[in-house]
Amino acid sequence: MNNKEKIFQVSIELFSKYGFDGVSVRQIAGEVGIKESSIYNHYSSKQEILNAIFEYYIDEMVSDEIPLEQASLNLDKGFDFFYKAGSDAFLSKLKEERMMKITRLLFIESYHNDEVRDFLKKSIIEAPVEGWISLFNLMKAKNLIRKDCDVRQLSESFFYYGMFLLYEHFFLNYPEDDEKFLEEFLVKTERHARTIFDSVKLGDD
Amino acid sequence: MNNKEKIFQVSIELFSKYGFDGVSVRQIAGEVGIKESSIYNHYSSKQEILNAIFEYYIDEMVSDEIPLEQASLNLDKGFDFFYKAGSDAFLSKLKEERMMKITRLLFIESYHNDEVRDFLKKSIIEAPVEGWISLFNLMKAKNLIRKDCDVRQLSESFFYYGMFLLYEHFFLNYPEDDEKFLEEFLVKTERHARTIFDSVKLGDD
DNA sequence: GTCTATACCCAGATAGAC
DNA sequence: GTCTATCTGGGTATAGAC
Repeated sequence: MNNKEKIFQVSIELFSKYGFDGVSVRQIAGEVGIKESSIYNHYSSKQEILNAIFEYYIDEMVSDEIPLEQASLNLDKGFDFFYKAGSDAFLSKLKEERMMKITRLLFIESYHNDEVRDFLKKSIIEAPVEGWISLFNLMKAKNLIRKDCDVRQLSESFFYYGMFLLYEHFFLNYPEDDEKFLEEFLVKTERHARTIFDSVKLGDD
Repeated sequence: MNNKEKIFQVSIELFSKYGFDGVSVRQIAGEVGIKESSIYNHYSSKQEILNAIFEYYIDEMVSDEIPLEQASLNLDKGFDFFYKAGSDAFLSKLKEERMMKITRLLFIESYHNDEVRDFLKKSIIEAPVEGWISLFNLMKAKNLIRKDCDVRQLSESFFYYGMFLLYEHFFLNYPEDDEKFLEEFLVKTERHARTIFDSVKLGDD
């Protein structure tokens, strides 16, 4: 690993622990094992390091799209199968240690970084909600749920629960038991999905 | 308003906008109209100002308890009445402008202030969840909901939705339309409550 | 209680030798 | 590409006159 990569890696480590403002360039240089002036041969400023980290994160995450056709097929195999497939796709990316750390950073830095906040709002919140809206509409068409229910409310009711678990973990409990969190996350969101689904489902009751 | 009160008020204003680290003692002094050295006649350090703000907030908030007996009576008058009464109690304190600002501060500072984080976890999250657990147990006893449902999961499924709305507003959208947010918060959480309730209720269907 | 003046520290960043 | 040395500016906080 060359020094540029080391700087990148160490910065993820430190920023996710102490926040951007809580880490100095000297500290990063110290961990890497070079002098702080040498940092500037690789990145033009401290801010540039942060930008590079989030660019990396966004690149990794957006490659992780939800194909609606596939979801529709999964849905035909039953709710359990459908839900498991969907959450596995999302969690596979997240569970890499590096991605966990940047996710923490995303949460704690979003309030004073406009770009980061926009990414969080659009790609992590709005886009998935829209995806769920499509799916609930699909479920209406397949006569799996009641025709009269509000799909947007349903999507939010469903999705925001998991989002709060993420916030709670990354912001309030981090880094206690990342592994355990991911396991519990899966169990809890599945139970929650069932609760929501039960309130609108048609058929056997 | 004397200068100590001015310092207190101005600090709430600035900290909630820019975060604790984003505000200097010079800036506070400038807004108050005194020199920074004069601050130290009233507060021994910048940190002390923050502590005073959160002490004030906690005092105001804990006076706002949920009496289970009253909730039980409200429940007998129907779910709508019951829910409205409960959410009104919570929102009445929150909707004061000053409390809104400190709530924002609570959210953004909780990740690097142990005391604040503990308060958020215990008083804002855990205590209400326990309260809802008691209530759902009560609803079981009154035969309003199914005996076999998991009350903790139900409480979290119910409560975390609202918590995420709060996070979203205070952390990501603040301070856009505080008034509008509170209105929408009421509507959305009520619809959500109905969704959750529908999944477990007994009786007319 | 507020002021001027200043101490002291640490931050991000740059210049130029090697 | 890394170093030493240094600049510049901002931060919190204190001493002591008024």
